[in-house]
This record gives sequence, structure tokens and C-alpha cells, in this order.
Amino acid sequence: MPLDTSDSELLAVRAAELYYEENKTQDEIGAILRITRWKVGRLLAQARERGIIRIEIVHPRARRLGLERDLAARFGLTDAVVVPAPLDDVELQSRVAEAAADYLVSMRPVPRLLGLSWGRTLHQVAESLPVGWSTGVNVVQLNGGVSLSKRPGTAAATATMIAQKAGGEATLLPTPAILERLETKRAIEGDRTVGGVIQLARTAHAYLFSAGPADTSSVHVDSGYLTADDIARLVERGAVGDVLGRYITADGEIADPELDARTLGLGLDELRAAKRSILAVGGESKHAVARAIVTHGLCSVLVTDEHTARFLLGRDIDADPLTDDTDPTAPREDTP
Amino acid sequence: MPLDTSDSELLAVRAAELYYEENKTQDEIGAILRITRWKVGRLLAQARERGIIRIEIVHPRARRLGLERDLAARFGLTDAVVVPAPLDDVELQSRVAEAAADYLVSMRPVPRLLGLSWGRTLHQVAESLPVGWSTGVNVVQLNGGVSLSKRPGTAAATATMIAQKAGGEATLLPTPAILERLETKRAIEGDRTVGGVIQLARTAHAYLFSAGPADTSSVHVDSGYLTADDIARLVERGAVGDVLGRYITADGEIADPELDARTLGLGLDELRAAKRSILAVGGESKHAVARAIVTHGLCSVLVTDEHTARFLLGRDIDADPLTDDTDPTAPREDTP
DNA sequence: TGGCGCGTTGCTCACATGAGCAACGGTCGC
DNA sequence: GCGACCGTTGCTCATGTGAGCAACGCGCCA
Repeated sequence: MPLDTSDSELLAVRAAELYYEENKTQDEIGAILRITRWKVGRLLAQARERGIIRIEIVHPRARRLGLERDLAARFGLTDAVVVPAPLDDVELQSRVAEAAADYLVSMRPVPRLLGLSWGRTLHQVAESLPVGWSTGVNVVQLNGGVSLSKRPGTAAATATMIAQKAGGEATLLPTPAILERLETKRAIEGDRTVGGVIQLARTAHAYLFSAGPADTSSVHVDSGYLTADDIARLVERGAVGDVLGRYITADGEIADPELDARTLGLGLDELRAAKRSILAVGGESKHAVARAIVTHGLCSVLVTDEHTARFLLGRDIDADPLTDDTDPTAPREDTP
Repeated sequence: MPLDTSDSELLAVRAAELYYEENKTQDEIGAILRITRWKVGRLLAQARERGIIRIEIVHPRARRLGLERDLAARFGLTDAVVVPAPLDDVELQSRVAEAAADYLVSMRPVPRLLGLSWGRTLHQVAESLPVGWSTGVNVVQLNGGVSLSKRPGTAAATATMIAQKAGGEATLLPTPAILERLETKRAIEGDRTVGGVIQLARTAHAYLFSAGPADTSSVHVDSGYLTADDIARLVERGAVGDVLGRYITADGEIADPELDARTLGLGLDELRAAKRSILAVGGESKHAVARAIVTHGLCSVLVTDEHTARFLLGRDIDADPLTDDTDPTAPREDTP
């Protein structure tokens, strides 16, 4: 039992109880504890510092502003959105998606043309967006997304849903994500319609995309573009995951240039050059690819979960959430 | 997704984050969220009401003032002390003991003579008391406590330790708790010394006692006064536990008058008549006996844990700790 | 169309609170 | 024993905040 602290600490606890649980004024507390109201104020300040008083915001849409600030500062992001991690992994995905949807809704200036990738996460974003989330926002797909096997058309559905809900038009890229032969890819690319879509994608005001892990749970394996063997080969080459269907290494480089050449859609450099590129990614399996993306400037806005955020910042699971330096030296833009 | 609430609720969450995590002023938050500062204040009030903002005092010596107030009101107690329940049961015991010690220290007017029972809990109370916790407080034992088997002398040690630490004298009752034969008990009681101690006990300014469950974990079984069979018989007669060595039923009556007649020490009626009788009891096994005591006026001050408190109030484990009606219609005495 | 009632909004004002400052008291080295 | 120093205390004052109130908009029904 720490004797030196117990004096003021116990008093601080009593003061905190009376202040926060009993809604008494500091003056009243002073009268009860027989100390001056200024001392009460100081005790409360101490209690807050020492973490005796824990204030938590319990809500599915809550965010972690401290982590957001840290992420933005560390990786030079325009913005970051961090949602508290729920226990459930499925819940986590949908919270990230919801947060991304919120971000889209409140984004200013409103992007007249939104470039869109596809995948599980983005489909959830589309579902989370309210009807009429904006007016006249058009959508263009950034990479091919005709599914070869299960769930045909989700890529197209995602894009059209987002556009529809904002009263806009969706321009689809109705091609495979990865072609078997380079010639085929070049030929399709050369097609005026397809070429036009990619050209249009380059003019988008904002990009919204996700990322996939380099493992067999990847949507590319699901869709039949890649086999488990292909993934294993990519991992050998250092791939950590994919962005717009392009597999990258931890260094942010293309893992397999040959494969990449057969991948249809916007290139990584074009993504990197974009002013507003929003990455929505959550879950432990995507930590590595998320790190590759943020450390190499492939996104300007990051929407993610608390665990991923801590991973990216180097302080893993633990780290007291209360020890967030509320130092206003790094003021950020408002993101209401 | 609740659409009607999301408007103000989401806004409230954002406001709460900025207010509690970022230490922004309501005015600043208003500027960020583009609402007036009054609306911010109202949103925060709403968030607090709805339990979106959870404020918790994380400290071993923390207390639950809301429950204390409720207990005092419900059972007509002079005072109540409720400590938050830790996961560990051993920890719980020592927290209750610590709280009882705190209560003793700050009790006003200082009792010049303190009547004392004995047991595991009270021994911990004695240990928790700081040296010099008061000046010149004498202690008198309330019931016999010579252990027949293990841990001889703890009863005496408890009393002397409490007295010593306050620079006072301890008057012991060096007799068995329960006698085998009624005649023996009467004979001992008739002894001038023993009779004098009991007489002295009747003049104590305050009583501090605990309670034991009516099961084989009872200190009476440990000490060899009762056998497991005895306990079983008592339970059959409706016993829920013991106070000052006397087993009582849920109705607050003596479970076995014959046994009780052989039990040495202060009687229950004398305890009930006392102005300041402090019961320190914690743990699930003692819920029943605690209820018997508080519902039948056998104590005027209750020191216990959160679970027991909720049990006594009828709202078991659950019950949102934030939904404590902070209605100041039942003002209580100060217990700094 | 015009009252009526209800919830919401922006305001005034009084009170609660935190920052900053001077005075105090205890401790240490000389 | 004496003065410098550091942490603590009680204060002033500016700012932050909540209660209470009038005005407003809105839906409802006559």
C-alpha cells in the first residue's frame, strides 16, 4: 500500500466520486472533505492525469481522435478516421465501412466524380450510405471486377449503389481484374470504351479504395483470378496485399511486374499522385498491406480500426488510451 | 440503423469526443460542428443521459455512492459504504475490510469504546488500520472467541491490534464462543470478570462486527465449535448465517434457541438497540445473512461490496451503474 | 386558413471553474 | 542560524457552462 500517495490520492478518489457520480459542485465537495474548492479542483485534475477517472464514449460510431491525429501527423495524411475496435471481427469490418460512408457524406468539397475500387469492404460502404447521401455524384470504377465465380456483379453493384444513392451515374469497367495473357489485356485496354473509362477514372476528384491481404482469403482467390499457388508465389516475392488488384510488397513496390502488367485499371503511381485517395481498411489480416500503403503515400485519407491504427503507429495492442497527448501543436482540419 | 436518432445521436457522439477526449470548449465544438454552443451543451447532456458517455472511477478505494444512498434509504441505515466489486473474491474481502477501516478512522464522534466481534473480515480490518488511526480508543470484545483448533488467538489479536494502533486498551473475553452445556455457559457468565466484560461491552459507543454464512466454510466449523452436521441442522431450521456467533434465520430470528442459549456474549437485542453498529460483510456466500441483518435492523451502518449491495436492493447483477437517480431528495451525512 | 400546442432554438444571466499569481512554510546547504 | 529554494496554499479574475425564458417553426385540427 503506497502510503505517501494515499493521502491525496484517496482524497482525490472521494472528490472524483462526489463530482462525477454525485454531480456535486467543487465548492460543496470542499465543504464535505473540509478542503478549499481550489484544492478540490487540483485533486480532480490530478485524478484525471493519473487515470483514476476514466471517461469513455460507448457508441458504435465513436472514434478515436487521438489516434487519428497521430496517424495524420506520422504519415502526412490529410485525414484519418479511427473507429474503436469491437470484439467481433465482422462487426469491425462494418464499423470501418460505416465510418468510411460517414466520411464520404461529409467530405468537402463534394467530389463530382468518385473513383471506386471494389471488394467486401467497399460493398459495405455502399450499403451503409444513406439514400440521397449527396446530390449528383458520379462514380467510375478504377479496376476490372467481373467476378469469375461466386457473387457475380458485386463490383458493379457497389459502384451503381453508391452512384444511385447520390442521384448520379456509375461508369463501370466491365472487364476482368487480371487477364491471363498480356496481349489480351493490351487489346482490351486499347478498346475505345474501356480506354475511355480508365481515362475518366484519371479525372476523378477522389478515390475510394480498400486493400486485400496476400493470403488465400483474398477476394482474388474467391473470384477465381488467382489460385492459392499464385498467392504463395506472390508472398515469396514479398507481397503483403493488393491495392486496386495490384500486389505490393512492404516497400510499396509491385511484387510481380509480370502479373501487374496483366492487371487492368488505374496504376499505383496515378493513385499516389491523387489529391484525395481514401483507404478504408480494417482487421488484423490487413495490417501489413495497410502499413505498406500509408508509409508509401498511396493514400491521403485512412479509415481504419483502432488496432490497425496502433499497429501502424508502432505501439501495438496495449498503450493506455488515456495517455493521449492532448498537445494542440498539430491542429487538424475539421471533419464534422 | 436507427435513422431518427442518428442525426442528433451521431452529433452527440462527435461532440462528446471533442469535449472529453480533445478537451475542446463547447464553443470550439460548436464552431467545428457548425452548431451553437448551447446545442453542444444540450447534446452533451443528452449523451450523458443516454449513457453514451461513461465515467468510471478506477481505484481500489473507490466507492459506489449511488448504491450507498439507496441502501441507506431503503433500510434506514445511518450510513452505508459500498466498494466496487473486483473480479477476485479475496481482493473483495480485503477491499471491504479496508473500507471498514476507513470508516472507523473517519467516524465522528470518535467512539471512546469500541465493541468488537471477531473473524476473518475483522482481522483484515485491524490489519488495514494505520498505526495511530485514532487516539485513546479502547476496545472490548463482544463474544467469546477462543479458537479450539487452528489459528489460536486471532480473535484476541484482532482486538488488541485495533486498540494498540489507536493507543488504547483491549478488554478481551477469553472464553469459548459456544459452550457444550448450558450450565457451563451460565457459570462462566456468572464469573465476575467475564460478566464485567459483557457489562462493559453493553456500554460501548459503537459496535463493529461481521457475519458468517451458514455453511461449512464458517469460522465456527474451522474453530471446532460446530461440526458440519451442526451446520446442516441449523440450515434445516432456516439459519442463513451468524452474527456475534448467533445463528439467525432470514426473518432475523434465532435459528436454534437451545444453541443460542449456550452462546456467550452480547445478545442480538442489545445489538439491535445500539445506536452505532457497523456491519462489515462482503461476498456472495454472505448475501443471505446480510439481508437478514439489514432488513431486521441489526446494524445501523453497512460496509459491503457492490454485488451484495445490489442483491440487497433487489436488483441483482445487472443494472446500469449509470442509471443512478441523482435526486438529492435524500441528503445524507458527510462521511469524508 | 387560422389558431393551438409542442418541441426546438438562441438568448441572458448567474454560477462554476481553471489559469495565473503572490504568499507561505518547510527543507536544505552554507 | 540564515537565506535560497521548491512545493503548496489561497486568492483574483477571466472564461466556460447550465438554468431558465421568450421566440420561433411546425404539425395538427377545426
